[in-house]
Amino acid sequence: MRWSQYFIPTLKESPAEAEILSHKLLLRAGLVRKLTGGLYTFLPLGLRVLRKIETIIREEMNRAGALEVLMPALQPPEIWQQSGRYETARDVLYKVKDRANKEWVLGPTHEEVITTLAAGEISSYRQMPKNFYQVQTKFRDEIRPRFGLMRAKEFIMKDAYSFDATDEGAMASYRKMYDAYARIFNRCGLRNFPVEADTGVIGGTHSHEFMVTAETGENEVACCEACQYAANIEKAVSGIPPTAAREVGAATEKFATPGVVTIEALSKAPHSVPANRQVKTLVYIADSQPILVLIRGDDQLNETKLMARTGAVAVRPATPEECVATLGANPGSLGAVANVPATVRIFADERLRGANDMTTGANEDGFHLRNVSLDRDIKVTAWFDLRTVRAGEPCAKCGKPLKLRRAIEVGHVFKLGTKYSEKLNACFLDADGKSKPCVMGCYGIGVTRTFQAVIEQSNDKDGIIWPLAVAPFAVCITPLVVVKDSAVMQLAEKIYAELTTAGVEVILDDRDDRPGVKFKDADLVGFPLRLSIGEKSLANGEVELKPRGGEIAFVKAEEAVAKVREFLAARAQAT
RNA sequence: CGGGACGUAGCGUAGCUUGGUAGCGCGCUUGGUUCGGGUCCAAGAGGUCGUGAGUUCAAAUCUCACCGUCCCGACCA
Repeated sequence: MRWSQYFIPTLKESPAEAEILSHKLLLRAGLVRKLTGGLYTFLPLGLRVLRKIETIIREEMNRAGALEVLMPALQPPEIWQQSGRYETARDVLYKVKDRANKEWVLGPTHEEVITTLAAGEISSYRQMPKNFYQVQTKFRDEIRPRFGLMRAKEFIMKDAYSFDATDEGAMASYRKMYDAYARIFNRCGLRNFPVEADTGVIGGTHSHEFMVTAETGENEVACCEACQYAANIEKAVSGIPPTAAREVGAATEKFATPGVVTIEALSKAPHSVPANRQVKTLVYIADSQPILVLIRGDDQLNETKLMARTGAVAVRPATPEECVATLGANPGSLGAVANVPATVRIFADERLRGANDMTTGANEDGFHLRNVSLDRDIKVTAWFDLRTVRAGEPCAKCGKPLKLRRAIEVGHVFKLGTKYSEKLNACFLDADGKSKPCVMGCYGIGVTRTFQAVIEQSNDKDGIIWPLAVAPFAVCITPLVVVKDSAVMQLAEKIYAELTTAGVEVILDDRDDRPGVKFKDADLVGFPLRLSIGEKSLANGEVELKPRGGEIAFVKAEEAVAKVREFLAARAQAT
């Protein structure tokens, strides 16, 4: 490709809309342009990168035995009603109407479609296992599109769905995808790692997310440095000890705490009750029912865990009015010891199990209770792990301290079980002639997000540093004189032709611009190797090879093509 | 949806407090100049100052509403 014939609108300055580095570079390097919030056009150079990532994904999916299909993006709402997600996922569903005023939805994902397909086509255990995948544009009515391609209204996703006759089969399918994902992200040049994950509204029993380490990531992950334990903060647990038991005190005792409405205030004089001897009582509305959540005073509730453990589809903190209606007191004086209506369930964090000599609100504004013993004084409906892990806590597996890191989620694998196959009737006959629902798994990769994650992880002050496997062009030839028939240009053309013939993806910067401009652009765009040809070095019969981010090497002009191929082969080998 | 910031040429911005001719840099066009890390000189083109109402003799500037963008929270690949 000749640069002058191509379209690479680089920008000297970053558009004000871009906040994070990868977003700025995406725009500056001429890879994408924004149409409007959360909607982007891929320019020719960006599309080349996108195709490379897709190719890697396809190769690895095919290698893992998955079969490519292409499903409609436009879907009938009926199958969403059947799965129950017309309600539970309604916030992200784009809905459109046709001329007859019939409603359709734009697919945010395809469990309903693929399960409908399986219901019609898979009738015997002999047809399984099967894994279908596609690379397709998804639509999600995001509350807040953000960070360029990271969170968009429309994005490209690779989604795969496995169907198995047995649970063991489903686990094997899951494992295959897990392994394929690790290969895919490694080939893309990403520093990535899998973490245990919550299953969210998709549902299911077993789940891992593939994370890319990045300060700007939207996810927080707890990792053990010593063993392999890593989990999304929404799911992470630690081996922190339970609350120390003390001498069982007398009966609970009410005491006045006028104006004291926070854990911290109560921990100070004159009351001086340390936060770890307080019980924090939270009123939540779980699927429109009030519930109580008990957490130790120095811990933070993890709402994702609350949803997962209680099975609630939506939870939110109650308003002060709702607190008064439920317990007769305002936040700051709430407790679960007395005046809790029988219909209100009480969920307590494991760390409070057996705790005594605790202090909590008295359900009377301006009063607290001391000498509270959880077993004796509170009717706990169920004990769950509900707290949020903090950095430095001991790993539950090996006891070494946990670290908290930020990361970008680029892939997610789920073992779904039979949730969708039951609802959408995807059943088969097993060897005994019994009808059973297929055991499913689903596996997503955010392709466009992966694209940006590579940039986020691979750059320097001058621009992007593309890993060879996803670079838009492997080599940029930069002649410093573009006068036709000049020795420099003749050599550039010759090397360009030879590399092209050899199947190397090469771009020839034939623009009549000053060297500085061309160097800056090549660095910004981030081609893995630059081959510069100038009059000075050519006087010695040499040209320059400069790996992006590396040192210049001078090589004989006649050896240039061989050296380039050597470099690329070594680079390809290394990844 | 709640909280915050902002909207002036393709991009980055000044001007707004204190109302009166819309300015600069980059990019773009033309001519010249230069030619190993975003040359220099000259001449140009390009603006409903987000939209709509209002106040005023007069609004980019003051008021209100709406739209949009970005940041913080809930959603997720």
